[in-house]
Amino acid sequence: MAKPNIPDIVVSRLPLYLQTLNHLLREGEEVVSSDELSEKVGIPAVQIRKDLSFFGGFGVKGKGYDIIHLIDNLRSILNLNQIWPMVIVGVGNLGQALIRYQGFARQGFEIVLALDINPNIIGTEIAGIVVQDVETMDTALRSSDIRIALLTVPANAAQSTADALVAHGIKAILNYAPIILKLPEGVRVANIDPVLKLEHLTYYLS
Amino acid sequence: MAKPNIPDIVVSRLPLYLQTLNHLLREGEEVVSSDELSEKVGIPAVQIRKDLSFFGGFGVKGKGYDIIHLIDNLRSILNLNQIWPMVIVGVGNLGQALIRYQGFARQGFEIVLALDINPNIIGTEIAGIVVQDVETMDTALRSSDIRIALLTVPANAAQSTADALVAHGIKAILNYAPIILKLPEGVRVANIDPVLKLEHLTYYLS
DNA sequence: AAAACCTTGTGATTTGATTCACAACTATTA
DNA sequence: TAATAGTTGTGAATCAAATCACAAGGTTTT
Repeated sequence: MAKPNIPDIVVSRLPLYLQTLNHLLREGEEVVSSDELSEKVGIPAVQIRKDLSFFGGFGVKGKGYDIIHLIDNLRSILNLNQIWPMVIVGVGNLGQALIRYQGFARQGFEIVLALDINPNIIGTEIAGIVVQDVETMDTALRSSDIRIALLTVPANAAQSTADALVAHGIKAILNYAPIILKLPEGVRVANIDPVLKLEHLTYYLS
Repeated sequence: MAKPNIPDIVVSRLPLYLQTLNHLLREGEEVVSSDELSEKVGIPAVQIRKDLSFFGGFGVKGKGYDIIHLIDNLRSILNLNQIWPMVIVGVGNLGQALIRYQGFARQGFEIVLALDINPNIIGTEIAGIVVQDVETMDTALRSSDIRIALLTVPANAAQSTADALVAHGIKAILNYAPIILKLPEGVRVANIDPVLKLEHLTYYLS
């Protein structure tokens, strides 16, 4: 549901805190102060405290935050106490690399369906996933609870593919195509376009 | 050099405008108003005009913006009137996919050097690039004018690899590792971590 | 047990970004 | 040519985010 009271920019920082807390936990730490976390995550301590205070008081004055407890809370806030099945559409170089990427499963995201339009790719198996014909999207998605899609098709197919995904119940799209998708309210899109990031960087390379 | 007067958030939107203008140009358009561009790019027209006005008056009142002229100006502002050679470190699944990705070259970014630590990968050729031993970074970078690096090594090697890259003159890093890099002033980092984006999205998937 | 110290959580303030409102100018129509 | 319509560029106003400053409460030391 909508939580209109929390600024989106605050939400966007929570995964960063979670990532860093997981690192600290793996290093054997049990408690962390906002100052230490600030140092690791590169965000001012007071901003971390204020961000967290939107969701409750997780810390102990004079001591800091219990790492396990804070991780639990952040995971709950971000709805990460479940496995999120995902569909990927477009099994080219990038799509194959993403299917093989271990980092998704490690954080509870699992690619369970891969679709492509290319007859040479349909039927091949990648990391245990057999690529299906994109024409079967209807039946494949109807019988599933997949709500997240990774979109790795060529730019000229991205909008129509996204429309089809949304028509079949997809609510969130991670868009790797270099194009701005126009989608209805209620569908969330996150864009991953390395070229845009590079062009931003080169501004500062005199 | 530093252009401390322009807000970074403004700079970050310029590549988006450029991308959309390129689409319009390919569709045969010659002139665009801030309203039309707004529609395509999903950013308010007045904000587009204000962003552009930081760099000059590129439009014609009553008419709009000459697309070719505006593209030229944006490319110049973003230092895109040159080929940017890049090094990639880490030639696993993702690294190979990025080496094969056509989108970089299309926008003037070219991977000219690929490094890895794995003896089974060193020496192999991918899309015309022969993978070199990461140990040779010193000589390979010294004799080049590469200032941008793509970092696609495992998380536990990311910080030390980034340090080495910076020591050899790299000024901008596109970081694909799920970790926050600590680097000296003057080195710019852009992070591409799909998991962080997914965790942001799931917040809104009740 | 008291004192000194540490750290959170938050109201108040400041800073920064976005939006408003409109003058200035160009193009088009009558 | 005059009137109308369209569009930019920008100072002023508004809105949102980040930072400051510190009270409150917990922890450690003596």
